Amino acid sequence: MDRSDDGAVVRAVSKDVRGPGGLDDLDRRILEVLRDDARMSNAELAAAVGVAPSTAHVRLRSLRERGVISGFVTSVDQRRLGRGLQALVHVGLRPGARRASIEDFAREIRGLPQVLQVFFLGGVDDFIVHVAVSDSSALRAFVVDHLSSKPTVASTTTSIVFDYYRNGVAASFG
Amino acid sequence: MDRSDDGAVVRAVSKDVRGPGGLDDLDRRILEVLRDDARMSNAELAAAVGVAPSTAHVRLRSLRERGVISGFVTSVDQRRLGRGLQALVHVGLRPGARRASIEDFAREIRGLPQVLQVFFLGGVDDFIVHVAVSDSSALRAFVVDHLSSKPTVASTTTSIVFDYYRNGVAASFG
DNA sequence: TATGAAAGGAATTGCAT
DNA sequence: ATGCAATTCCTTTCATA
Repeated sequence: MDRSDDGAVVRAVSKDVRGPGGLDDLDRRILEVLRDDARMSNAELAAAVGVAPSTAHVRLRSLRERGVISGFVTSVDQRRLGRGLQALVHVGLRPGARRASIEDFAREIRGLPQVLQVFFLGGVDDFIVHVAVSDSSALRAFVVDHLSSKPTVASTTTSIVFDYYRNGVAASFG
Repeated sequence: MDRSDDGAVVRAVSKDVRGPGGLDDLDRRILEVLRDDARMSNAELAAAVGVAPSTAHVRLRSLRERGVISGFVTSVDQRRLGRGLQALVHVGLRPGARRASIEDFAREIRGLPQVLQVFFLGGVDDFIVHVAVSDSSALRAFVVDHLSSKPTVASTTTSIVFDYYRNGVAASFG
């Protein structure tokens, strides 16, 4: 007798509407608030999204456990680190480059302190490196020492970043 | 009688050596620890860098007040937001574009929810937009609706991001 | 699933070295 | 600049609706 035909079975509440990734409206509001203030206290977060602190706490933990939130990172003014010059370096790889050597190369680039981000584009033969360095001679040294001189690299094109704007932070692909 | 001439005035300690931006070694260690774990508690931070919690607290506040740390942001897995496709769109502007219209255009692009980052390159006539969208048709719609159709835009080139790695987060230019 | 209460822990401030 | 101590606030868990 599991029939639910009594006419009072309308359990679909508006707040239960889940969008992509199984996120409901409260989840999305939490992400929005935390996006640019990751160190906000749980109490503040709860007040900002209009729920009890215990509720915000459970939701936030769930977002982390599900991997929706991949981490909390600190935004640093690169100028204050002595890196007042940013650039995007477009790297073209040799057509015949072997997969293993490309991966070794990529790993090496990723580990360099000047490197902020690496975008691997359109297959395996092309990427863009976002770097922050002290000045133009350090930029040249970076490109020469770590890119142009590698056998895997066919070409590089360097563009100076004159202005930069960030809306959100994407997780590294895993 | 405030003289401190008792011969024990050698206060210069090696830890006081400051590098670029007036940061000493402890500041740099704090930034390193916090870079990928912005929500770490002050007590944990202090233990991680080997000082008392009060010291870590004072240093962290100073880093924020001086603008070395520009903020704490949350890294979100874009797939879980229904944005499983990322791309870099290279935008060439019309040579005759007026400064004001370029700025209006840039402001409009920055406000779009698909946009993660915008790099303004090599002057004022060229930039790269990092976007996260649901699929290839959404990507096409983004490029057509917000870029190609604008009078300021001369050309666009779209590259799909197959892999992405982030080492650090730079502050938006102010 | 959301909430409120209770206990334990942490942040923040002032003060002393 | 660092360490310590006291107050206040927050986090965390659990029972409840």
